[in-house]
This record gives sequence, C-alpha cells and structure tokens, in this order.
Amino acid sequence: MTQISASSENPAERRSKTRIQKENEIRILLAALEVFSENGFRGATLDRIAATAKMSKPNLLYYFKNKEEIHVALLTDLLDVWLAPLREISPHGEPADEIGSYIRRKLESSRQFPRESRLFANEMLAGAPHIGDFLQSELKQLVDEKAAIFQGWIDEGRLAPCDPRHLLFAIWSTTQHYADFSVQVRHVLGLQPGDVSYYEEAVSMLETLFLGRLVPPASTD
Amino acid sequence: MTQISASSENPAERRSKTRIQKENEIRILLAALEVFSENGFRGATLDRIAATAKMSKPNLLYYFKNKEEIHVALLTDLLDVWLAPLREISPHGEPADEIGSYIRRKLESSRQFPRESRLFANEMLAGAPHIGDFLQSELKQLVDEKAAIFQGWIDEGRLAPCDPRHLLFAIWSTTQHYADFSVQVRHVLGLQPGDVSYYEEAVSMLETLFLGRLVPPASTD
DNA sequence: TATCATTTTTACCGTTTGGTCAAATCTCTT
DNA sequence: AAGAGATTTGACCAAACGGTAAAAATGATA
Repeated sequence: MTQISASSENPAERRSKTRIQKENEIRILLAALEVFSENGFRGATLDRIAATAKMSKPNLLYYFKNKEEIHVALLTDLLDVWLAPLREISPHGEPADEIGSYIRRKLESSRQFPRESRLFANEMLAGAPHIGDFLQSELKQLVDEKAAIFQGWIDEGRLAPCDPRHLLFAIWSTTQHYADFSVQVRHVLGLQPGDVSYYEEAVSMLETLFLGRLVPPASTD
Repeated sequence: MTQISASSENPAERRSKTRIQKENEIRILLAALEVFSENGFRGATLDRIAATAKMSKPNLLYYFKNKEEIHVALLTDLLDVWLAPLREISPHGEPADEIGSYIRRKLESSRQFPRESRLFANEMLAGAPHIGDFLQSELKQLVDEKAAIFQGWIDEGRLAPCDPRHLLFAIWSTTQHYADFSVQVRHVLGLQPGDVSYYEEAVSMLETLFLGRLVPPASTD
C-alpha cells in the first residue's frame, strides 16, 4: 500500500506496539500525507487530517502529540524515499546507463509517490523549515559524492563539461515536475484527472533530452 | 519595483483611483505575494498580509473584499508574466536560437520574479483550484500553438523526434526549479541565503543540456 | 467473566482566523 | 477654513483552529 512505517513513539514508554496502534498510526500518516501534500504545513489542519483518517481529533492526538510531530514523521519517512534513487548511481557503469536508469528510477518514484513528492515540494516552497539540516548535511554530502563521479566522467571525456550538481538539479526538476505539477501536465495534455498515462512519454522525452542529441547542428544548405 | 498593476476594483463604482488607493493596493499585493508564495493560499492569513503591508486588517479589507480576491488579483497579474516568454517563440528562427533564448528568458524570469514563481507552484500543488480554467484554455491553446512550431522543426529534421509538449515541460521545470527550490539549490551548493549567483551556472548547464550533446556516444577502446 | 490497560469520545479551552461595523481621522477641493 | 468624500482604526463576532481533561467504551488476558 505504501512505505509508511509508523515509527513514531508517542504513547510513550510502550514496549511494543499493539495491533490497533500500528493500524491507526498508518491511517493517520496516510491521511496526513494527503492533507499536507495538498496544502502544506500551515495550510493543513488537524480537523481535516482527522476527518480524512475517519477518526476524532482527540483520538488522533492520542497517537501523535501535535501537528508538527505528524509532519516530522512524514518527512522522515520521505527522505529515505527521496535519496534511494540517488544512492544507486555507481561510478563503475557507463554514464549513459547510470544517468538513464537514475532518470527512470526518479520518474518511477514520481509516479508511485506523487503525494510524497508534493509534500517535499511544499516543504521547499515554505523555505524548508523542517529539513534545512538534512539538505545542508546528508543531501549535500551525497550530492558531493555523486557529483564527483560525474566529474570523473567529464575528466575522461565521457560526459560533456558541465556542473555536475546542476545536472542533478535538472534531473530532479524534470522528473519531479510530473508529480508536483501533474494538474498542469494533465490540463495541457487534455487528460482526465486520474490519468497518468503521460509517464511513458515522459521517459522517452527525458531520455532524448539527457542521453540523445536534442538539437542537431544547423544545416547550411 | 515590480509589475504589479493594482487592477482590482473593490472600492467599487469609483471613477478613477486616487493616489492613496493606487499606493495601497500595490502595498497589499506586494505583501500578499510575499505571504502567499511562502505558505500557499490556505496557509496564508490576512493578519500576516496586513502586518507585512504595515496596515490594519480592516484597512486591507477596505481595498480587497476578501482573501480570495487578493489571491485572484495576484494570479491574474502573474499569468501574463508566466506566458510572456512563451509567446515570443517564433517559427521563423533556428530551433537552437529559439529554444536557447526561451530558456534564457525563463531563467531570467525565475531570477527576477521568484516569489511569483513560487506563488504559481503553490497553486499547482494545491491542485490549481483558482486557475484550472486558465490551464485548460489559454495555456493549452498557446502550448498547442508552440508545440506545432516544434513539430514543424521535427518534421524538417531540425529537432530530434520528441513530444514537443514534454519538451516544454522540461524547460519549464528546469528553469522554474531555480526559483521554486532555491532553498535546496543554495543548501546543496553551500551558498548563503540571499546568494543567487548560481543563475549563471544554470544558464550554462541548461544550454549544454538542451542545445548541446550531454552524453557523447560510448567509446569502445 | 472480572480485571486492567488501551482506546475512543464528549465536552471543553484559549487563540487565531476571516470578516463586519460604526466611529474617528484624514485629504482634497472650494 | 469648511464640507464632502476618502481612508483608517478599534471593537467586535462567529467559526475554525490546535490542543486538553476526564470519563466512557473497548480489548486483551487471566
């Protein structure tokens, strides 16, 4: 159903979680994901989360001590999902293979977890008040590491000279766009609300863009 | 200072706007842009907007009859800014020139109007409740028109075969990313809060990506 | 089935929110 | 300098907000 892990520890000092506790924490996190990802932290309300979870507000607060704790629990789960595709980039493969499969993993992640992607986007737009530290430490470190791999390829002439970190930005933005701006994508393509058929076209476009030559040299005839 | 036009008509049936009216509407819209772009529509409050505009809340509501009217006024101004760079794409230029200058215009727009970009992004994440019509009609129409230009270039072999609308998505996402996710960009690059020096690198990266050949064919030696 | 811990609900609290109203103040014109 | 219209404010309201307390209901276990 989802990767949400119910890893909070609110009804504190409990040895192990009861059946009901595990179920309800997941129900709450799923509802909160829905609400936070659409309205951001400030725009979300406990009443809406409780209603979405089909649960009374005080009952919800029995499992999480306040609004922020729910948000943090969601973001914590999210960051693993976010980093996973990036970790897999290997220095040993061909640049085209590595970049290609990274794009496919990110697109797949967008398709599978659009709400998680929008949750992340909302946090960014708000200035990353809750995950600023993560961005500066964990993410920066991983980016530096992977950027070094790209730089190695550039030095060997296997990748066009470019700023590797900006290459990553380009991959992130193009792939996440299909989750974060799905409304726009659907409206422009004239698709129905639930329709996500555009993902196949997206794969093809981004492979052309990142791996092929989009614009051939101008002919002079 | 900005392109905000103070084009609302709230203190209704007034023939022409007074000096004070024009000034205050702009003050309000600037403050609202600040607040809406960070927190989205639901996350923004009239109190915060009023405080940012250094104005009492009832005074603010003297100029705009409610929260939504301010938001709509902002979005209306915004859509012109958003479309402007797209309108300029001409079928008569070289693909590389047209796409290249479109990218530069969009990046420049991101640098000049980051808050407008985030306002737009917030509206998308919330499911475009206020500009769904615009997306389906005006934007779709313009996209279809420009996509036809791209398709013409593809048919003439001057552009790699690809879905032109997805090419536009790729340009939008990569360029807007620098405004919408500027926090992430800065944290990953290790820059200070106000620093937007990365825009030059961005231009260079996106020109390589869209106009050059990023990944050369694998050598077999 | 009695017991105890867990879970859920009802009733509530103080604050914030979007918004109104009427009185007070200011600005512009004459 | 006076009057009319434009602007601003303080006081207020009902609803929504995040959150609490304690009792009631349920579940697990013996």
